[in-house]
Amino acid sequence: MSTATVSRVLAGSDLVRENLRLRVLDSIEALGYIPNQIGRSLRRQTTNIIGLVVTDIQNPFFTSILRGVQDVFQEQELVVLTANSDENPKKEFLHLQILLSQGVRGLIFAPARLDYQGFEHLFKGMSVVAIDRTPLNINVDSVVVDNVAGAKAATQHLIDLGHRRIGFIAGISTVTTGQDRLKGYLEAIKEAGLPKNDGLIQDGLFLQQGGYKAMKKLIDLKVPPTAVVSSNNLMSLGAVQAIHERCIKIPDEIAIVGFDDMPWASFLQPPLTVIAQPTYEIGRRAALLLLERFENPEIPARKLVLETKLIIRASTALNPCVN
Amino acid sequence: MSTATVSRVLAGSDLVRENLRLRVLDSIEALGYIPNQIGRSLRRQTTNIIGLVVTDIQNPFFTSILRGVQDVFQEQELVVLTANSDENPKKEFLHLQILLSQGVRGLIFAPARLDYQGFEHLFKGMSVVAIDRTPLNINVDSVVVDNVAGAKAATQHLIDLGHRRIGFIAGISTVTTGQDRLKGYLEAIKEAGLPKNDGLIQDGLFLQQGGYKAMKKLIDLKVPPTAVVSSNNLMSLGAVQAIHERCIKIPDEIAIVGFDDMPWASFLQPPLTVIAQPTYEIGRRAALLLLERFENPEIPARKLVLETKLIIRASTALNPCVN
DNA sequence: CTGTTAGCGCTTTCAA
DNA sequence: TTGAAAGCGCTAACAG
Repeated sequence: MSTATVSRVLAGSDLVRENLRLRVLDSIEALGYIPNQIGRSLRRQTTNIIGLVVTDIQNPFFTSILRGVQDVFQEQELVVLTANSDENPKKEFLHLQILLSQGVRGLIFAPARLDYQGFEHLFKGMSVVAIDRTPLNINVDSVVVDNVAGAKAATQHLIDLGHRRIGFIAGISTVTTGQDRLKGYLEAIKEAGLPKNDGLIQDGLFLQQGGYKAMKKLIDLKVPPTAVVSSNNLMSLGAVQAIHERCIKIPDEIAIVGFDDMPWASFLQPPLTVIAQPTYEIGRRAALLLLERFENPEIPARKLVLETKLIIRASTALNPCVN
Repeated sequence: MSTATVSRVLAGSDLVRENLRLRVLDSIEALGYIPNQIGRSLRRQTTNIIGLVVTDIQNPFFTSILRGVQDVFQEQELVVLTANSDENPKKEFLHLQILLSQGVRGLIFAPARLDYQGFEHLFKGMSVVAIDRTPLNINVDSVVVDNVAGAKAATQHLIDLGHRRIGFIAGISTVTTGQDRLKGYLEAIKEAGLPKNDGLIQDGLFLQQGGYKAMKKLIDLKVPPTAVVSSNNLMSLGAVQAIHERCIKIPDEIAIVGFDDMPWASFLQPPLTVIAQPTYEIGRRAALLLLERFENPEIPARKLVLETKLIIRASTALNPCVN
């Protein structure tokens, strides 16, 4: 039999007579033949690989997104090639180039930079979905959450509990999540008629160590805040660490709301009140958007904005186990 | 100029005259040319992709390993294609096939099954390193930790603190980690002259929900244990969850030691005593082993056994913040 | 229905 | 020192 016939059988073509088809299948079985995707890709001028670039694969936020992405693509026999940019625009560019040279079918990425002017040609002809952050000056689909509303809700929750001095641990100011969450905080402060106080805003760079240092600075203020909003999960952990080190009581002496839930947020000391993001759903929707774009490359770029949710736990309320 | 010349320039061949070389480089720059890895791979009959199959990409144990793997390969311009087996041998087989058909240069995987008899031909001619667990009946390199010693040390620690009724939350009995950790527990029990009590051993399947259920069963025993060893990190979280729900005090009413550390283990309620595994190092060493095998495919299979470390925190000691 | 053939982009002889 | 040409494994167009 010819290679063409084998190819047809594997493609499920109905142009092959049944008994030959079976003979082909038998041989495949007997020889343990696995089709070479490289030859196929070269011929078809496309692969079954989806590129995914995240800024921190160790952050459960992104692993949960990854899971959502994989669950969708697995059914489509597409595999996911993951790369880490570590929030470094240069590293991101390198990884994008590598993935593109692998001939990825499509690309999902969490932008490590704000502005992609001059990068248009890099993405030329490629199906791309941005997640978590909105990239400027490239025309791609995106899936994000309403970060302004989320941070505002976090801050408002503390205001509702009677707090008047509320600290904020900011993320990276050069990406939209960092900017929008700060904006949400400021809006809530302003609407409540509280004065803006720059000393109450400390940078944490979206890192645990950053959150730790920022929290220390807040604690060491002449008049420390009675409550804090931390604008991502790793910084929340760092903040809690700093608070524990000083043996300060949460929420009695200081209350804290984190941005982004974690599977173990309930087991932290104390269980953490958070703004939860629909992480799995972000990944799933991004993957679906990509699949739609494969079908119809010409549709205009879409932007999906998902909602966040305030989950109140003991870090801003009484612990039910305490009597 | 010919494609051959371009290829030579990119390969750094010194057979190209300097001024032509510069002209090639200029054109590459001007056209934004990125070499097509697919054509290259087809010609070279190998890729620059490393396959990595883990059993749970959401478990920080594996993301830390992944980071170790990536850090090594990044310098070698090798990319990592990650797949999830979800502890499912069938899914594992599928993913191995997919990765192999992508023409991966080498393979690192955490075995989802115990015995790989009959799989020899699948790995034929492929450089493979097993991590975390030791696969039976295939001759591949592996990097594991001393699970028996680790579980024994965990149990011994509790015995040293005076505990006589020590529960054990077991993992999956069909992989070596599950078996060895149980073995270590039993050895410690035996050496201390404590009776073996099957009711004190509950299965948790390496899942958070499993740890939760197992812990509930232990709590509900007529005579509950005064201490528990949980044989992986997710089950530890589940166990802590179950304990909290009953408002039982750790470590006063029940002490707990987990297997495998987590970046946030110190911030849990209470901070968790654990047997830490050198996760990053497991990934790094596995990657290095693979690189060595690329260089020298004929060397006999090596098995690296790394050490675990007991980290004592408040779940088996007094909390320093309590007076 | 099935086989023959061209060519995807690259690297590596071989020839000049 | 450079170019021409073959061929990696596959699929799709074409021929039979």
